Amino acid sequence: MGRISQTDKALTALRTLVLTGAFEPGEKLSEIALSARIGISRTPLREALGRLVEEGLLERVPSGGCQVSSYTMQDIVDAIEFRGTVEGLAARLAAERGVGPAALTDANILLEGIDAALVAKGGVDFPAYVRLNAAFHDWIAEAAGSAVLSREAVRAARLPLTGPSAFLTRQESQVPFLRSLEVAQYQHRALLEAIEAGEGGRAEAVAREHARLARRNLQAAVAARDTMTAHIPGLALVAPD
Amino acid sequence: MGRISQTDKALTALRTLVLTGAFEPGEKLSEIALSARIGISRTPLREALGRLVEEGLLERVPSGGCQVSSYTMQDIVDAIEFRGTVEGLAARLAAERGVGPAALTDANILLEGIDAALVAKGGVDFPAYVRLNAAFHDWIAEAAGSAVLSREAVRAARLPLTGPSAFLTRQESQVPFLRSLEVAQYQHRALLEAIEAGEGGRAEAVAREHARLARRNLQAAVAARDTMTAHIPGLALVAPD
DNA sequence: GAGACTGAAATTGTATACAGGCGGCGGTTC
DNA sequence: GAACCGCCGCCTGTATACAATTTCAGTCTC
Repeated sequence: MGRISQTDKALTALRTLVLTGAFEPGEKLSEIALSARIGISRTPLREALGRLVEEGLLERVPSGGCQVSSYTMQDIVDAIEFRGTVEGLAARLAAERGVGPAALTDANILLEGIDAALVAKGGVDFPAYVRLNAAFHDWIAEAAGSAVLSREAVRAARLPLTGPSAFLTRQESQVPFLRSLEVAQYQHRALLEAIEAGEGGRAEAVAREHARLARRNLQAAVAARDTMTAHIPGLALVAPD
Repeated sequence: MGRISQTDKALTALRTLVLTGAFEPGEKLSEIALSARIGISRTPLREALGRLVEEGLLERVPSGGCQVSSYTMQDIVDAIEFRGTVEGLAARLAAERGVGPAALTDANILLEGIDAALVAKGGVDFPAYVRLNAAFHDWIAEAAGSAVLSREAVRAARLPLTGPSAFLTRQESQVPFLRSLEVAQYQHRALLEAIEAGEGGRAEAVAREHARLARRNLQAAVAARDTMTAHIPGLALVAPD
């Protein structure tokens, strides 16, 4: 069992294939064809398939085997609302229970980094923004100090098209999108402020509203579906209205 | 592949073993020993192990293999709060989006059944209560009409010691516990009322508070740990304070 | 012409055989 | 006497062979 297992290789390879739209939504996946395609034997491949079912990218078909999931816009909206709710819970509990000074310092450093990325010379430093944004959301997941909660928060952000970085790809040129980053960062600050002040209700409300920014980005992405599908992982799985 | 697969058999057998405390918390599980013990070969057994890891009953150990999870009281409290939050989201969306008359009728029938179970001759009809209570919680999960949400709500209730029926076993003799059933049923009614009236905020708040009843039951169960451990699945996995 | 039944092929689910680490135990050395 | 090194065994992860079921095609019947 090498440091990087065959199962992990199969998992990432398959996830990439599905998210980039290599298969039609609803398409049934043949295990042997897949194992040949990615060069991994069926056993770890089946393990990977099971994981992707748990992630929601695939569904088991009753007669056996798996097929690629298909989503409606409503599904994605619900998944985003779900993520916002879970992050809201984490934020509220963090505020109510208190967060150590070291963790607060970490969060402030992340937000300062995002500030810097927003005003970088030559426009927004997009890769840095994406990285730091993801890190801040991970911080929220951990902030309540609960293993159960951080686990579920991370999971909630992993549903397709749901994560905080889901739409932070290839929209660099969209001016309205860039402006929404300022709003997002304002909300980051408000969230941290509320947690620091022990304002659980505010922290929860801000976290929820923050997630709803993703909903706007989803609508924009779908509106420009033709040019976006190739660049936003998972968008190919969303059925047109 | 029979209608009931080996994997399913392994899954239920293993889950029962773990929940009834057949292993110590933190104990490492040997695949070959297990496969011999429950009479199922390693392949479907490994599949079952993976599912139980997803459920949170087991954890993967970095060097390979799985071990039984150990929980603190705080973990269980957090998991219950999480379930309440998710059910609260489902209830709020159900209220905001509206629920069809057929579904409302179903819910009313369930609640009338619970009423009947509470005043059955010869005391409370416990098995009926447990069954109907679980059904009502499933109804909540479905009420928002969102596949994503019902999926996550069911999952949230499946974390160990977290589900609405987790403590509805063998506490029949506890008088304070029986009285809490009346409170629970009041909350059921309030929840349905709120959903019917489109009162999203109230529906969410009631659902959250309702879940917190389980917290009280948890504390009671832990206080009487010695006599309860054998009867409440999963209690053996909770580390003493 | 449509539908149902039979057969075969393909595909999944299961079992087992194999290989590579990880841990434990004993030996050796300082 | 203790600590480090090396070997051996067990265990997990992986691959492949096998069996059972599903599905599809073809044909026969109504």
